[in-house]
Amino acid sequence: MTKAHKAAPREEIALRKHTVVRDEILISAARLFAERGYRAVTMDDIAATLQYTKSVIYYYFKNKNEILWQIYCRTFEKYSGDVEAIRDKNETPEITMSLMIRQHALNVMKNPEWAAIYNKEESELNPQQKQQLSRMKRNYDAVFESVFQRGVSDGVFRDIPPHVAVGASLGMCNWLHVWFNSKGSLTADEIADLFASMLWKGYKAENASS
Amino acid sequence: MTKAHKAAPREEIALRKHTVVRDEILISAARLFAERGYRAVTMDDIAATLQYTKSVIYYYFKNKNEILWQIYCRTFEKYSGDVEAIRDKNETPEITMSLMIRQHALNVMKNPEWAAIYNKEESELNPQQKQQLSRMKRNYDAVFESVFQRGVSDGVFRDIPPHVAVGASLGMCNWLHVWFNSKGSLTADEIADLFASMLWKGYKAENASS
DNA sequence: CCTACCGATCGGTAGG
DNA sequence: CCTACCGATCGGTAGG
Repeated sequence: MTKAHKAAPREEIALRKHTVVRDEILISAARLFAERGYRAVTMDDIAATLQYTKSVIYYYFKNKNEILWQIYCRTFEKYSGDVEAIRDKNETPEITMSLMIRQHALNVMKNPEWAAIYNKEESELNPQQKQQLSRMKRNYDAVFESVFQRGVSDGVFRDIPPHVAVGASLGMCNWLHVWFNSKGSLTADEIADLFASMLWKGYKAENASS
Repeated sequence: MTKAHKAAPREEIALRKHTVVRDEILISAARLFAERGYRAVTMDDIAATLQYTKSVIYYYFKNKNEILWQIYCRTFEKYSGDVEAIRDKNETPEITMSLMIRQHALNVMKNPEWAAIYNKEESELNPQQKQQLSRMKRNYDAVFESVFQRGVSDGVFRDIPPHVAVGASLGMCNWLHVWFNSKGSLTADEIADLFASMLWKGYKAENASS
């Protein structure tokens, strides 16, 4: 109703609506996929929860697979962007590692449904997508591993193979999608802090100063 | 060909064969479920890998769901039996907890496919099965939690809510089904030991003697 | 233990 | 001519 809105070109408004509807579909689909599993959800189910017809969904997404793949891509972009931002602050390995683990745990708890899909539905992707996902995962893990390796070199972390230390941490956090309860006695922040401190102790070298 | 075999009654032989074939089907089915996902595997697929026809599978199992449920039950029985045996040795909380985490990690690594199914396909169970599974999981977690709680009472573990401490440990171990590689540089035993020691440090109370 | 087939339901697409 | 959608139905495949 403001002039600014009136002035916006037709295409921009259309694009904005397109984005809004795509997001809406992704969120609804993710909820259903997390609850019933990807294969058990029909395009009609997705459409019905939004009171659309199936054809509307096909207007916004090429097919069912593209919906799933978008969930994977957006999840990866969020997680990856967050840990890279932390890495780029150039703090000590201990502080960087703590912040990254904290952030990963928070991301899982903030969106447990998307985390569940990310961890369960890999077999539904096509070969090219699987390959790309495994590259994405390798890159993500590498960010953690290089920080851990620096900590080992500095003598502040125990000399554990980095992929084992990182696999342990990410596993601990990823499992939160199963049991974290947003109405539980502890908040997401409190759990994230506990995890970071437990792992920090588990990583610490015997002779490192506390 | 020995007398002992000859002497076995017909029914016993039949029963033994029945058990062998059921096991064989479960193992094949589990491999396929883990690789492609339960819904993506057809009864024909399961039959084909064993060079049976689909009807043979239906002779040994009522339906596809019963195969999946058997995988759940057997997995639970193995895990549960192992940790209860450790609990019943009545060691200190620290030793008991270490042994239980070690055993859980080993069970995941010894059979990563069954662990993957156990953690991914819950949505394919029917309501009664889901309810029973959630009872089974609660019981399993309770064994760990009561040991942890004793450790807190004794002042050897930090005062963390037991379900958080246990969720962290089991998550760390369960995630092994994703990245553990039996041909990797570390053996399952070495990884299990590392996990137990990392968690033991993470649990330890500040003022506890080492 | 196999062949043949069912009831149903799926993802995806047609014309208007 | 393009966009956003609807009602109807396609070919193919699932468990049993």
